[in-house]
Amino acid sequence: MENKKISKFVLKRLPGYLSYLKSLPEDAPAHISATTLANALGMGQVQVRKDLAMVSDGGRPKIGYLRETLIEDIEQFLGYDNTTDAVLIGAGKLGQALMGYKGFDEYGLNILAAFDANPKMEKTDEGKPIYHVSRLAEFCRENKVLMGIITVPAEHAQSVADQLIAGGIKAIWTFAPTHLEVPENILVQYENMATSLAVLSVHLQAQIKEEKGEA
Amino acid sequence: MENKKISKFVLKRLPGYLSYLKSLPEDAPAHISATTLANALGMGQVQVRKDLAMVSDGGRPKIGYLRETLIEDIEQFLGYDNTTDAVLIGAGKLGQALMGYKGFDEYGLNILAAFDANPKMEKTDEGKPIYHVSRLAEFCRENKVLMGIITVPAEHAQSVADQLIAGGIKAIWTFAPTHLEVPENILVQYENMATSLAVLSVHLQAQIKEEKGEA
DNA sequence: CAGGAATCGATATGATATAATCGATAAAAA
DNA sequence: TTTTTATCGATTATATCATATCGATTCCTG
Repeated sequence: MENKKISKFVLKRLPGYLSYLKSLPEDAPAHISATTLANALGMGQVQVRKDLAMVSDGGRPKIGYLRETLIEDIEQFLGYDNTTDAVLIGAGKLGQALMGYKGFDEYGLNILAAFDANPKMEKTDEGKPIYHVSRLAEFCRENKVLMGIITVPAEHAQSVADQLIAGGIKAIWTFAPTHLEVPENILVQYENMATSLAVLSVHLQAQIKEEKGEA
Repeated sequence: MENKKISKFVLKRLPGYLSYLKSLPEDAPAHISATTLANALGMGQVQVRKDLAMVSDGGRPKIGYLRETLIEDIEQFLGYDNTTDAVLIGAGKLGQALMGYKGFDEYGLNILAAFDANPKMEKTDEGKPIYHVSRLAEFCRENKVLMGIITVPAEHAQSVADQLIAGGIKAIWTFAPTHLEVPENILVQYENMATSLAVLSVHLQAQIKEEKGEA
């Protein structure tokens, strides 16, 4: 296991390995090889091996990696073992869907509360409180929250981001399709579904054109 | 405007340019330079120029690009001008949130119907029908649907994908955190929120460690 | 106990994406 | 009209990521 900076590409592949490893049945072999993993996930053997070398130190020739240890190593590396608190802003449909997603526990993410400019109820279906955005920065400071999840319309995203930063937040996960202006030490992770749609749309266009051309 | 194959990286940036251009007020200057765009979106000038060169042919020195034309060019390139029909499988919270998202119109995406293994209602809040999954392949064939959106739990995703492909689908957008085995000509676009979370989580860990180290 | 097979880790090569440079061009200013 | 300046587009260089190759290691088989 090395300890230099890891690329985002590797980082984004790690959850894939993890979830596959966890999905294996109890009675599966205790060891698994990079080759097996690669085939299962449709990727190259070398890449898998290199990725795993970043987080683990336990690959043995002819044997592979000990599954249990590998899971622990990845989880520890990703910080899934100690939870981070977060707040969510924008209690619309998407926001509610995220609040209701139980899988976040597994990733060490704990959404403390939701905020909205126009709260329609006091609590979410899961019993998490919904506050007015005016209390956002204050709440973050008081609860030492480090992560904010933005699910408000694009035009309000920057303002929310500013308030989050004022509240001492260090990382932002935004679903609003707009660029956010933030200080250098704040990480913004954009979750823009339009990007995926673009890829799909262009692919479909090409497919259709191809079919017509051959007909 | 060139006409060779475009990289996914470029493709994923195009929606960003588009939405920014569209967000500009009516009375803004008719032309915009790559430099201005780059600054607004926090990226490099050269990259913006190169990206735009893929879809447009109208950059003029000292002036920039004509905004209106540029918007048209990008939209046409991304296929947002002619709608693609899609089906969604998995009418849970996430599925419902997607069904209710009106922005898809802008991207030329039209979700015809939802499917579920255990439909709890006949229609979504928006009035789109919800059918039983058993009718999935048949529906796709009859309506010549080319795109499927998967929002079912990971363990059922492969089975749904198989049925979609049997129904003649060409592109899959999946929110299930699992690898899908599909024929070569089918495009699968993974929307895995765990990947973003991994990036955020690691960043936060590093931040915390740094603070402690300096304290 | 020797030989073969599978696997790892490291190194080298190749591909792709990003960034830097520079001449060309057109508008605005002198 | 000439000069200056902003901008584009093409070319080149750099950085990053992915893939291929190879020796080393360890288990299994005969």
